[in-house]
Amino acid sequence: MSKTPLIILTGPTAVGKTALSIGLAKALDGEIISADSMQVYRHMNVGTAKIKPEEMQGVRHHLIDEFEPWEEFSVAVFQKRCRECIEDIHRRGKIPILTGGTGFYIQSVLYAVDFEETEADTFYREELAEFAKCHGKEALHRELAKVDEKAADAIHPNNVKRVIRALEYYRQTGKKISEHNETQRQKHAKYHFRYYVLSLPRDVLYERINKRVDKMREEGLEEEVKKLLEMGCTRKMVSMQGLGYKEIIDALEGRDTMDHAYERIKQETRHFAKRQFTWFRRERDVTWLEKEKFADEDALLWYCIQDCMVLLDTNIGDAQ
RNA sequence: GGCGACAUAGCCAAGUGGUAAGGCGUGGGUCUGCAACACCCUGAUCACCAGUUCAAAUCUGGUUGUCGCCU
Repeated sequence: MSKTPLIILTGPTAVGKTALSIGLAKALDGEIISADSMQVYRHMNVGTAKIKPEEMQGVRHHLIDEFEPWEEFSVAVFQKRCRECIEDIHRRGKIPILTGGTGFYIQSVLYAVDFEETEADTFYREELAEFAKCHGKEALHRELAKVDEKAADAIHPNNVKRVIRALEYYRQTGKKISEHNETQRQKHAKYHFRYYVLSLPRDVLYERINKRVDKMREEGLEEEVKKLLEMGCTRKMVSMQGLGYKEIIDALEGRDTMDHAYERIKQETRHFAKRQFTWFRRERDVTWLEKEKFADEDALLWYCIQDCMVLLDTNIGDAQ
């Protein structure tokens, strides 16, 4: 039996994933699934640099505009929905193309990370957060060391969020998260895939980021954020913690000047891009596509199409 | 031309006699249910020269540079 084919197209923010994804989808008769933690939300368009309907050129997109900014969303939800999309697209004889910059989401789908069927225990999380506030981060970390020494070794005491999750995991399953992670790491991809990471030299990318943020300002990021606030969004929401949103909210509510807010957005987006590089560098099975090595966008697209054809042919071969 | 002030890492900046805080940036890294999140690591010998002193970024003299004021 042949595995389901899956094309993954990712890379740091502002590198040009969207443009390439459309070209690829048209050439391969594919459909795009967004692997982006912010573009899933409706009403968040300019700050997430979301593709506009007219830019889709008829290519069907999934997992964009699926949730309201105040709804709960997480990797686990993403994984479930994404799998459904992949199966559905495959069943209809089309090629699923997973595009987006959230490396964690891609990993969860590609390697079928097991999130178990337990619900997130918000109450317990808050309880632990409270404990950390009263007794200190170190104390909370010591609690983790008592039940899972390996996890405690791996997680820095200051990283309260991760310490809490490790404790939550132990409480819900009675198992150590360090062991769980270890087994999950051994997993192999269940898809017949190609994992492209698009890249550009750092200075070129940073320049593109700065320009893109300027463009967001022109396109009315402030208006968009105002509307979101009118709809009842607050800084506390995960969606409002997205790059560009929290900074503008700060400015609108008088904690920062608008000019400075935009400077922060640029700075933080550059930091984000750097973290994305770090993430993809350690992912196995990736194919780097260094844009600067291609004559132009068309050459890059042509190369990708050819390479994907090879992959898809092999898949047919497997089936025979 | 005269007077005055200042010269510490890419930037901002503590430190005024005992062998260089901190912040930002930069670079690297962690990440398996909030991931555009959260978190970790990362650098100088203090403009230059000479002197005082057991010991100087810190005191003295000179050189260079920057800034301000004056004519």
